[in-house]
Amino acid sequence: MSGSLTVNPEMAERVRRATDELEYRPNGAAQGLASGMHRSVGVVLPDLSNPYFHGIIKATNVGAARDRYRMLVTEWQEPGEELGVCLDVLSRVDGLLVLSTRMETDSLRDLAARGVPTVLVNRVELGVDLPMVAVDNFSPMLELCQHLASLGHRRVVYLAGSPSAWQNRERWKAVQQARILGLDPVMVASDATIEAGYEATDEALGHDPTALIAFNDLAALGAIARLRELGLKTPEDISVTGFDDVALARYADPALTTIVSPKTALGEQAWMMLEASLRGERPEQPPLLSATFVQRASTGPAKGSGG
Amino acid sequence: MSGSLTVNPEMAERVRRATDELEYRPNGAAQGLASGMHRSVGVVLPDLSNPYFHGIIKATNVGAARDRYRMLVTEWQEPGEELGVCLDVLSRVDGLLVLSTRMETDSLRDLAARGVPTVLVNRVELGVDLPMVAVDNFSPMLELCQHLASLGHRRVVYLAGSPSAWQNRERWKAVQQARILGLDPVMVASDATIEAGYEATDEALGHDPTALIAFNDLAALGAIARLRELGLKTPEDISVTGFDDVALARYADPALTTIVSPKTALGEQAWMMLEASLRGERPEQPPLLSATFVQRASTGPAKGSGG
DNA sequence: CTGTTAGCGCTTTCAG
DNA sequence: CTGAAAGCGCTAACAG
Repeated sequence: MSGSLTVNPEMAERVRRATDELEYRPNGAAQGLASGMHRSVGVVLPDLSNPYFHGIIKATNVGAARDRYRMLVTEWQEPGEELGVCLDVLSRVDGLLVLSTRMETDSLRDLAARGVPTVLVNRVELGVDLPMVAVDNFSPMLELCQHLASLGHRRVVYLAGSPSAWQNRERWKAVQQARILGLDPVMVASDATIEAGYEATDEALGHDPTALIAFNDLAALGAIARLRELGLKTPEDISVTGFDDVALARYADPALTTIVSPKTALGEQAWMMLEASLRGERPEQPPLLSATFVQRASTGPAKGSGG
Repeated sequence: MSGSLTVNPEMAERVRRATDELEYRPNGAAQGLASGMHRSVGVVLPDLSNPYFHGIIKATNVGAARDRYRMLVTEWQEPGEELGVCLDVLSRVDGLLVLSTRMETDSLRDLAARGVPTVLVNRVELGVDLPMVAVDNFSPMLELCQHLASLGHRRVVYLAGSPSAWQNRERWKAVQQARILGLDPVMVASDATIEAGYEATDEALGHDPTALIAFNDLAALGAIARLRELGLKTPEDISVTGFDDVALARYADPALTTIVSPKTALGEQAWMMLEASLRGERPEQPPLLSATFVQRASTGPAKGSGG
């Protein structure tokens, strides 16, 4: 027996030695089946290669390890596959962390209805009865816009992320709100990758902006690369901003003006909530985590505004 | 019943309808236990946040999905924990992909002895009876050194990766070999991250080099950032090279001279071998995959050599 | 405090 | 071709 205190110590020792000698390892699948506890949780996400996720799940993993849970991450590939992946993974784990910001709402409802411990990360979905933890995208983006406005920017283009992503909607809402600060924003389709930022830049320039507000750091980096190719200097000719503050942001040239997303706090918070659900408690819904604006070198006075 | 052809089609249809209505989902753990097949494989790696892994496991994942296998990835945290993680994961999967370039050889032997389908990625370990797939680090690194030598470089410093990593040993061997080309290399401890490259740069400069050969792209990017801070221009004042060709390398300023590692081919190859092991075949050992040197903008003539 | 027994949810095998 | 029965490797809930 492993763990119980209601047992003869001598016997326990004898057993321990035997298992050691035979290199016995309990079979996880069988343990899980018999006890209904797998002592592991699953993480489901759309893209393993997005560095933004790394900080989050790393923090989650240390939390899980502390509580002796294993963390298994899976990436889904085809749109529509999400729910299937979740359900499938669910029979091997006790709970789920869903980082999939563009999973269908109905699928989320389905998960909620199943009553399996699940927490939603970085997605706020009213009408879905699931604990969620997310960072505030709106306020810091507005702050960023304010910064741009104070530098004299007016015509700006927003390089959008995935239209179905909650975060994208939040950020774009903030940018639009910034009309009140004098900004005149246009949205150009792009995505959360370097390549997408690079490729969307030409269309963005068609709107003759003085600043590019990229969905995230990666897109911003791609845009800066394209601008450089076109002979435009950042920030002298055009300012560029990011979002997330990935590791590279501060080391890029120019260092990115961006928003520092509390990835570690997010991952820890996510674990705490999941762990509570695992214990059968209903975790209380925390407020949005706040992210902070940081000015670095990729933004400057708007060109032609007498800055 | 699901699959068999020896069954009344009408009956099958009736069953299908019933399962659909009840939203029946077979329990993976139970299936695995009963049949000994989990239809899933595990990936074990030391650091989820290293972008180099992403391309590899992405390719592996599409292979796995094609063959209707699920891929579960786990990161281990504490050194020494590797084997335990592998063994634990093993009771939920049918095979393992080990990307852990610094796992102890004994642990590898243990895995091999268990006879579980396992393939080693990017690590060549003679004396361990496990199929492995890796890319050739030596030849392209030598080619890179040749490039540097032809530019007039002589005093170079190698910003090392983890000493226990196979890849680090291979790359350093090549750099040392390049003495024959006239290079005079010194090794400075660093690591495979931006931060480590940044931090090792000051010590590297103590050796008065004309070029920095970084263990990988990330370290190179970090070094370039530090050099810029110190007022040194790349490549005018000092050349810097990377390794891997991560997405960012070509978009950085200056674009990185580096080595393009065939990440997709590696991931695909790894899957093919694992799949063969899963079928009970012994996959034949493929040769090292080759990586190609690519010159971009971060290298130039050695300063002071009359280039 | 021990030893035994009945399942967890499925697959497989073996008689009908 | 179908139905019933026997486990996969473990844990839990019992009687001894």
